[in-house]
Amino acid sequence: MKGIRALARHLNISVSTVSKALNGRFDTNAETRKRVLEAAAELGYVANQAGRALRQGATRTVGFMIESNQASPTDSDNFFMAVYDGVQTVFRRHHLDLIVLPCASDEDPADYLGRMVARGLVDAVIISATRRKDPRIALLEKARIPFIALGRSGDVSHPWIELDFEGVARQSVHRLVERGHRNIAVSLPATDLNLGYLFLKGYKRGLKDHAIPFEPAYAIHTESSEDGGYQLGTTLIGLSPRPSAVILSYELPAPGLYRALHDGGLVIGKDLGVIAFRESPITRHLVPRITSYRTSLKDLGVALGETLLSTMPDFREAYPDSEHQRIWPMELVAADSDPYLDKRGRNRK
Amino acid sequence: MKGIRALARHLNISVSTVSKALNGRFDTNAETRKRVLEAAAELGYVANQAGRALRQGATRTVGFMIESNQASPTDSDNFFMAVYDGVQTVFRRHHLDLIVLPCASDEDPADYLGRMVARGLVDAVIISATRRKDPRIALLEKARIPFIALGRSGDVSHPWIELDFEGVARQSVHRLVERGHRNIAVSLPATDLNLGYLFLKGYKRGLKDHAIPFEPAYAIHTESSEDGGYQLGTTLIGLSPRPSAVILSYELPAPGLYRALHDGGLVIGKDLGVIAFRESPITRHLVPRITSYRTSLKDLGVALGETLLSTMPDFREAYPDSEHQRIWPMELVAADSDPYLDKRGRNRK
DNA sequence: GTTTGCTTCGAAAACGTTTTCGAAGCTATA
DNA sequence: TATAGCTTCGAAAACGTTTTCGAAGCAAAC
Repeated sequence: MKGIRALARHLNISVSTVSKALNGRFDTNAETRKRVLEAAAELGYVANQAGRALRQGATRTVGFMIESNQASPTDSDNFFMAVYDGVQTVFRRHHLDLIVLPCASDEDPADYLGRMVARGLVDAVIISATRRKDPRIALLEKARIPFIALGRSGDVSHPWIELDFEGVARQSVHRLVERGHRNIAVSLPATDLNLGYLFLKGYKRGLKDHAIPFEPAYAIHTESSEDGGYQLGTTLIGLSPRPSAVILSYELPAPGLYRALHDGGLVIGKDLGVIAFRESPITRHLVPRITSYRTSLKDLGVALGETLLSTMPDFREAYPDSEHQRIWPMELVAADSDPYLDKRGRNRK
Repeated sequence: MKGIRALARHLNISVSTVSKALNGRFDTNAETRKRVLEAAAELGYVANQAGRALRQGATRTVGFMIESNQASPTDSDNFFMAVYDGVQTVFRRHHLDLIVLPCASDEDPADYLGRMVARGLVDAVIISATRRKDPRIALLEKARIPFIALGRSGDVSHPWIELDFEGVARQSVHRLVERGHRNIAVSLPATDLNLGYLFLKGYKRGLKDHAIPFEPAYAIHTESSEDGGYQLGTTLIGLSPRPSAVILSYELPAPGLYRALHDGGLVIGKDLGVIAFRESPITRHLVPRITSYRTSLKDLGVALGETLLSTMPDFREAYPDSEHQRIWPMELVAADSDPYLDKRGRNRK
C-alpha cells in the first residue's frame, strides 16, 4: 500500500477527502484538513507526479531549453544560470517547477524539443538561441504549448524578450565614430542566429546615421570561440584599409582576437579599438578591459517568467497587461579598449 | 480520441498490439509491427510520459542536479555542460532522457532534491557540489534511488567519481618546493564542500613530504568570486612572513587575486607564484597565464553515466565491472605563473 | 413533521499506457 | 482426425491521482 491510499487508510478516511484536503478544496472540514496535512508531513507524502499529471493533463512543470552544442553566444559565465534563477523566483510563487532541457551537441534542437513536448514532460517552455528561421516556433504553435523565446525568430509573431542587439550595435558605431573612427568592422555569429541579423541591422543603421558606406568585407562571421577570435584577428589585420575598430556581437572570441593582434605586433586599444556586446568576466579581465554593455540577467529571467505566465490560461489573470514582445535594454560599461583616435589615424592612449 | 487509442483505431487493431509493436515485444507479427511503426511516425505519435511512467513505475529519465546558488567551484566556463554532454551520450544509447535539476539560490538543496525524488520525476540522479556531510546521500539511499555523486561526501560509502583534488594539491606543493618555495599558502572554499577537505589533506601531505611544518594562517578560506580573490590577495600581502606562492583550489578568485596584488604593487609570477586547480578560460587569459591542471570533462561525464548505469538493475549487465568509486586524474598544464624562485627569495623570470 | 439548504464526505470514473493471460488460428505430428 | 505446439492477437487490469456527483448528516425554516 503506497501513496495517497496509505495516507487515507492511516487516517481512516477516504482517498478523495485526503486529496481534496491536500489540494485545499472548499468542501473539506478545516479540522480534517489540518489532520491530513500533518499526517502528510509526518509520513513525508508527496503526490506522485505521473498519477497527477495523467489525471490533470498537466505537469505543473516548465522546461527551459538550452543547447549544450553551440557555445551559446552569451555563455562565457553563468549566463543561463543567472537567467534561470530569475525565472525560478517567478515560478516558485505559483508552485510551478522549472527544469532545464539541454539539447546535446549531437542532436537536432527541433527534434529534441519535439520529443520532449510530445512526451508531455512540460506544460510550457522557454527556448533560447533562436535562429533566424527557427522550426521550433511552428512546432510549439502547432502543439499549442505556451512558450516564450529568449530572442525572437525572424519576423514571425510570437512572445519574446530579446537583448537589445540592434540598439547596442548602432550605439557602438555612434560611439566609435564620435571617437574618430570611420573604418569600423563588425563580428557576427557564424550560424544563422537571429541576433546576428539584428546586430548587422543595427550596425548598418549606425553607419547610415553618419553617412558611412557599408563595406561588406568589414562584416566578418566569427566562430564563437578563442580560435574564432584568432581567425577574426588575422582577417582584420589582412584587410585593406585595415579597420581601426571592431564591434563584437559577443565576447567569447575576444581573447583569441587579443592574441592574434599581439602576435601581429599590434596593440589593442591603440591599433584597434574594440567594443563587445556583453560585459562578462572576459571583458573585465582582458587587458585592456573591453568596453561593453551590461544588464541584470536575473531581472531578465523574471520578465521571461512573468511574460510566459501571462500567456498561460491558468495564470493569465495574475499578469494581465504584460508586453509579449519586448526589447531588453543594455547599459554601457565604458572601459579602456576604445579610446579616441588621434590625428595620425592611430588610437590615442 | 487521442494517444495510442487513436493510433489503434486508425489501424483497426487493438491497443495492446500497438503498444507491443512500438516497444518491440516478441509476440507481434513483423508485418503488423512495420505497419504500426509507420503509422506512428506518420501521425507523430509519441507515448505520453505520464501514462507510461504511471504504469511502469519508472520514468526513463535521469536528473542531473546542479546548484545555481553557489557559483560552483569549477564553473567559470561551461563545466557542467561539458560533463552533461558526456553523460548524455551514454544515456542516449539506452533511450534514457537526462534533465537538469538546478536548485535555485533561495532553496535548500536537500529539500529540493527530496521534492523531486518524492514526486517520482526521475529514476536516478547525479548530484554534484557535494558537502563534507551531505544530507542528500542519506536521502537518496533511504529512497532507494540509484545515484552517483560528482565528488564524494565525507567517508560514507556511495558511488562517486571525483576530480583528483588531493593529488593535485600534493603535486602542486611538490612543484613549488622544487622551484624553491617554502612559504606556500593554499586557498580553500568558504563552504564545507568536501573538495576543500581533500585539497587541504593533499596540501598537508605535500608539506609533510618535504618536512615543512603546516602553518594554519597559510590555509585561507576564500569566497569563490572576484571579490573573494581580492580579499585573498590582501590577506596574503598582510601575512608575515609573506608566502612566496599560493595554490588555489579553484580558479574563480584568480582575477581578483591578480588585481589585489597589482594594487599592492606586487607582481604575479615574480613576487607571488600561483597554481590553480583547473584550467579554464581564466587561467589561460590572465597575464601571466596560470599553471593549472586539465582533464576531459566529456570523458568524465561518460564515466559518470556508465557508472550510474552499472548501479541500476535494468542496465547493470551492460556495464558489469565498473569501479563505483573513482578518482579522476588531472594533467599538469605548466604556464608562467610559478617560475623558479631565485636566491634572493624573489621569483625569477 | 416536513422541507430546504448547507456542509462534509466517499464511491467511482477517468487520465494513457503497459502487461498479463487467455483464446484463436495455424501447422505439424501422431 | 485428434492432439500438441507455436504464433499472434485482444480484453482487461493496473499504476496513483483528481474530480464529479450523489448521499448523508445536520440545522434552520416553514
